Order: sequence, then structure tokens, then C-alpha cells
Amino acid sequence: MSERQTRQLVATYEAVRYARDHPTADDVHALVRRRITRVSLGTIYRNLKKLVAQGRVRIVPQPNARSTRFEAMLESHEHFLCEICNSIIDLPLPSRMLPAIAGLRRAGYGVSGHSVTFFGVCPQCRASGPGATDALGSARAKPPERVPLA
Amino acid sequence: MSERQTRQLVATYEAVRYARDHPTADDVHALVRRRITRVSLGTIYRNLKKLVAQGRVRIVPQPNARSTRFEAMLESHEHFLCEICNSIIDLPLPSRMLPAIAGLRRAGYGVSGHSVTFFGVCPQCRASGPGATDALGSARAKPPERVPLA
DNA sequence: CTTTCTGCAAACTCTTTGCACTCGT
DNA sequence: ACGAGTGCAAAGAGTTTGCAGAAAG
Repeated sequence: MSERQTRQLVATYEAVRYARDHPTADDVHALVRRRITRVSLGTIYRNLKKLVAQGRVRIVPQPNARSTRFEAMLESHEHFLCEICNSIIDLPLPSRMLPAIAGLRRAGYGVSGHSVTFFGVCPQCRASGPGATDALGSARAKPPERVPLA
Repeated sequence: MSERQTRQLVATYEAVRYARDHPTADDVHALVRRRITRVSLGTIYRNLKKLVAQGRVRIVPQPNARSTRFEAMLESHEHFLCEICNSIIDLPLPSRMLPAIAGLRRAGYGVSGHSVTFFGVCPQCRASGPGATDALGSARAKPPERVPLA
């Protein structure tokens, strides 16, 4: 019955895994197209939804975002959203939240997950000068990756 | 010059403060309409954006949400998103994140804010039976409020 | 073979915007 | 009076969906 292993589904998952920069559906579409020329955006959406339901892909929580961004579920981690270049940087997650989760459970909540996100300006954009390019040519520069956290 | 104190702007802010349940732009529109009948949704959006820019209102970070939800900025707190009734519950925030923020600053980040969100099933939906109403008549029941956290 | 999945395009939802008019200051 | 703000309606952006044909099991 359900859940077929189509080329499109496989390629969609691999695209999300491959693109470490939290791609949008459109980004994923572009990546999958390299392998399957005639794939449609609708199919990408359908497959992303399927992967999220399966728990193999996660939606990155962002406030005020035009488009949804995805990531393959690796280990737990936190995110840093740069308000200048709009990139999302992964941070390792020290399991700081365990006591809070225990407290919630004690209070009657069923906790299935959590997310921690920091907002601000990433080191790169910081270096490029505080009053550099803001309105004109800055949106979404090259996304840096994996910065260690004390 | 800038920033006039129009009836619409004031009413928009008051609506967000009044509605403790993290209203959408449409919810706010409905509330403001009670006082200003001919207010338009476009104006609500413009004013919400203004309030967010001023820092008087905050956008609630949610993964996979159709519409943006807002809240008046009171003290810092965390959120619990119920996956069944779709309500957002405020939790008090123990400043657990301070060491992490210090670490990020040390690593060159400019941190302007952060958010902590838990996902799962709220006590109310839990009580209504695990396999109760899921697909049919459940979306967005009455949002509970202010549950203490260990 | 049967059933799920796909491509395409149209439909939908939420949000933004241009324009002429209104209303704070 | 001047210019920021408003209502309205149309335009945009992102996502979903119906349908006929393709393809996985």
C-alpha cells in the first residue's frame, strides 16, 4: 500500500541532507532538478511534507519568514538567525532544556520536541561593518556554518 | 514628522495586548473592528509591522504556520505549541539561556534576542483522550493560559 | 494489475502595495 | 497646510490541489 520509494522522494530527501544551509522548498526544487529535470515544485512540496511527517526532515522555526526552510534531522541543535544576511547557522545543543521538559511533563504536558533560536548579527556580517550594506545588496550572503558555543 | 498616534495604531496595539492568545493579523482585525468599523486589514498589517519595528509587539516564532501570530512584549517567556488544538501557551522563562548568550558573544555573535519553544500536546487536549478528535472537529479549541514550569 | 505518485496549471491563503483621500500635528 | 496614515482593491509570494497519465510494487 502506502509509501513508495520514487526517484523524486529519494532525491528530495538527499537534497535536504546535502544542502546544509536550511533550504527553502524552492532551493530544494533547484537541487532536485539537477538530477530529475522535469520534477515539479508541487511534487517537492508533497514530498517535503511526507518527509516531515515521517520525521526525517524538520521545519526550521523562524519568526516572520516569507518561506519555510527545512533541514534533515541530524542530532539536536540550536539555531542562530542572522538578521542581516538572513542565514541560519547551526549551533551544537547542550541539553540545557532537560529540566524544563521534566517540569512540563510533571505539569501534564506531552512534550514531543523543542527548539531554541537566537537572533542577531552573525560574526561575518559584524565584520563587514555595522553600517555597511543594509538595504541594497545584502540579503542572503554566503551562509557560514558550525560555530562552537561555550 | 514621523509616527502619528492614529486611532487605528492605538487600537491595534491595544488589541494585541488585550488578546492574550497570540492573535493572527485577522484576529486583530476582528478585534479592532469592534471599535473602528471601517478599518481595513491592510492597515492592521501596516500597524502591526510598525509596532514590531518599535519593539512593542513581537512575532511568535512557529514552525509550519500558515499565518503569523503576534504578542505584546511583556516579560521574557517561553512558548508551548499544542499540536492538537493549535494553541500557544505562555510559560515563564527561567533565564537558562544566559550562559549560551555569553558564549555566543564571546564567539563574535551580536545577540539581540532568543526564543525557546516546546512542542507537544497540552494538558487539556491530553485529558480529552489520546485518540479523540484529531482530523475532524479539533483545530483551535479554547487556548489555555499561564501554566507554571518547574 | 492496482494504487500511489507525478506534472501541470489553476486555485487558495496570507501579506503587501499603489493610489486618491483623510486626518494628526 | 503638510505629510504621514488610511481604505480599497488589485497584485504578489508561497503553498496546495484536482486531474489525467506515469510508474512502483
